[in-house]
Amino acid sequence: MNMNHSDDQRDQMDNETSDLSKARLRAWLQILKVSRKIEGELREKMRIEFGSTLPRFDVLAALYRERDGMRMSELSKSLMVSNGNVTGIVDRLVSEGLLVRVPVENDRRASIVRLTEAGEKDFAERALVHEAWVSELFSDLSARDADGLIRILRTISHHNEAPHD
Amino acid sequence: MNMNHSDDQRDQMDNETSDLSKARLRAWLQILKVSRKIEGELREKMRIEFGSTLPRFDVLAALYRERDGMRMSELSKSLMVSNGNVTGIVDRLVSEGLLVRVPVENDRRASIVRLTEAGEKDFAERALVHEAWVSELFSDLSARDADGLIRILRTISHHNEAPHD
DNA sequence: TAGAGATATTTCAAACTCAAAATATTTATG
DNA sequence: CATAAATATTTTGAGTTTGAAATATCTCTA
Repeated sequence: MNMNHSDDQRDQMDNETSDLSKARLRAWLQILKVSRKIEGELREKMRIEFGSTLPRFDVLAALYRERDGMRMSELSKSLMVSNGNVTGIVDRLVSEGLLVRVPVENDRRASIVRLTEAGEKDFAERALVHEAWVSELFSDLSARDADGLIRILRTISHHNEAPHD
Repeated sequence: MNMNHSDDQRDQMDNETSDLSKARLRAWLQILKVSRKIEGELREKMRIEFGSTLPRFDVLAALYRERDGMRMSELSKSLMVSNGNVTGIVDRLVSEGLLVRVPVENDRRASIVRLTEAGEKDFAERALVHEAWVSELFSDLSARDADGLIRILRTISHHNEAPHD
């Protein structure tokens, strides 16, 4: 049996399961905890202040960034939720008059979803309030820590990038 | 035009608020992105490998840490989900034979939920696999960054601790 | 001790979510 | 051109989630 350097593969693996992997698990549980807590706070504020929901806000936000509209598939990919999920939320937003579905030239399967004027106006106002809520909920987060947080989280999300495309 | 922003006191507050609050918003969106991505991966693995779901796993995990069982209200508080939500998940886990509801002495309103032997056994096995999945998904996260992440996230969750109690 | 208020849990309706199946349409292949 | 495969979306059924209302029980106080 061929054992080499002090940090050899076998020991490293064992340490990893007992130490590093536990640290990573703790990190994940902490991410989950914060994200649930913040989501809960924002959901409540959305409901009380806007009479709306987080998923609807997310859809509006995505479409506000893409003013020419997006296909349903682009929308669901960008929000990382299923296609069928987006269908229902868009349906409700359309019936509220905030979105429209526009047929796509040369492809009758697809449709583009876009903000209406009312949707644009509504979202523009709400986005500012939303940003203020988040800033308040994160008020103990310094600029330095915000950057550190983003950097670390990016290393995680890059590793889990969809392998295709 | 010769403007020096850092010397402009009137603008400083506005700039600071706007920059810092945007950084915090970006941090929040990144948390959301990672947590959705990881949750999606774990959900799929749970479904395929265990034929189960994330919420069920979360309930089992909470009860595995409290071997004497928890009240429904403690459970929902610990998982940060509504009471009614836990009822449904516990119902299913009871019907799968992994949990039991035990009446509470001197309080017929309440009941204690506990793992059955089967539930304990099942979870113990699955927890190891789950930890390995997380460690793999977080494999770009060094011990140092894991600690940094946890520290930063704790400052956020402490600020948003429930004010009551 | 009667009954008002508090507490623990469940039930309920609506919304969200997923994965898989169904539908409609387009593209590619023979 | 016919039609098989691919693509875009919706529908479906089951599960999760919420917030509010309902139910059951307990506690406190007059």
